[in-house]
Amino acid sequence: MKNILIVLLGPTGVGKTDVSIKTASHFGCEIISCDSRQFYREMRIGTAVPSDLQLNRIKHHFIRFLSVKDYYSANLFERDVYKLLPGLFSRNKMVLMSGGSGMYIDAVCSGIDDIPDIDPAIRAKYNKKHSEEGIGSLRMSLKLLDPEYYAKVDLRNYRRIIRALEICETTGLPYSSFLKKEKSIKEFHIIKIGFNRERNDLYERISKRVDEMVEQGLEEEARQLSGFRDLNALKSVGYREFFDFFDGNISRDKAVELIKRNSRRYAKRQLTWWGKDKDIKWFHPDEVQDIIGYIEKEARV
RNA sequence: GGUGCCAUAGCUCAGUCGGUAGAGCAACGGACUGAAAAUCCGUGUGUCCCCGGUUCGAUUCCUGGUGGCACCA
Repeated sequence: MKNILIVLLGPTGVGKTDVSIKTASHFGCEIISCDSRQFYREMRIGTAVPSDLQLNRIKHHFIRFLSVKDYYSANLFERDVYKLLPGLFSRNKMVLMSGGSGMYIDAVCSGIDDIPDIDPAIRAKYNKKHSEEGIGSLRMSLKLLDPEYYAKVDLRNYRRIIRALEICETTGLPYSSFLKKEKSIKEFHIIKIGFNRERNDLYERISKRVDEMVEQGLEEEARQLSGFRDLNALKSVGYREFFDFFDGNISRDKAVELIKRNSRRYAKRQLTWWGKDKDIKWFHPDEVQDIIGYIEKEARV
């Protein structure tokens, strides 16, 4: 039998953690977490990392292994996962990856093109240019350096433009020349399972979970991280809203309300990301037996 | 019980001197290859409370209901 990577994915609050642990204990496998904010050890409450009890029951990887000050990316995640997998497969033919970060999941499952690393100073330079001269200036540079990408990129999205520009500048080649979309050949089989539930149900769960986070001390966690608010990791739902409250821009109740709303919007964006992925087999998180049955059936192929 | 005011989108409300309606918030849909819980784009979703009347035509005017609010009892 070929090695198998079971991928469990779904929007925030759908109930992934529970099913993942049930599924992993059924197959006796370890879990690779794929939630880009659960990577940071300083952010525990606001990112809903599994409880100590859950973490003790099943071995988890990539949970709270970085500091918010560390640079990390989908590329690095792919590399780290590939480093880890042989060891995991030597213990069990099945490994389970669970999470909600679509791009990170895709980086592992579909691969990501090999593009040189960039100097952070270059990104800083373009960010400065953006805030001082506006997006028009970035567009003009891109049109010159990479007309092909200019023609297809969302010209109102400064992040995309800056990403392309920093690659152009670092390599001296157009960004588009790196985008080969070659699917890497995996020496393991992937079974993708998605979780969803009725929208109202999902939103009620999100709302309840935010209330629980607040009870557990999210405000205090955010206060301790307030000094790092400019770091990308802290531009996350649950933290940025509290920073606004600390600054006196909004009330505490309003902050909590916005955390709920922004979580809903995040869930929607996640679902949009997966909407086009035909490999995903969708389940309700309560259908644990069906999920296990589906995995067993697929594993024989 | 009486009088007055109100009833329009999921919510708060605007509006139509009679030609089936629009703001904010919420919501919905989408894009996205190294910052992705980020970043960006698009979309009014409606028995205008109900039954009648006047009218070519009523969400709008009129009668009567129903519900809500206020005041008087």
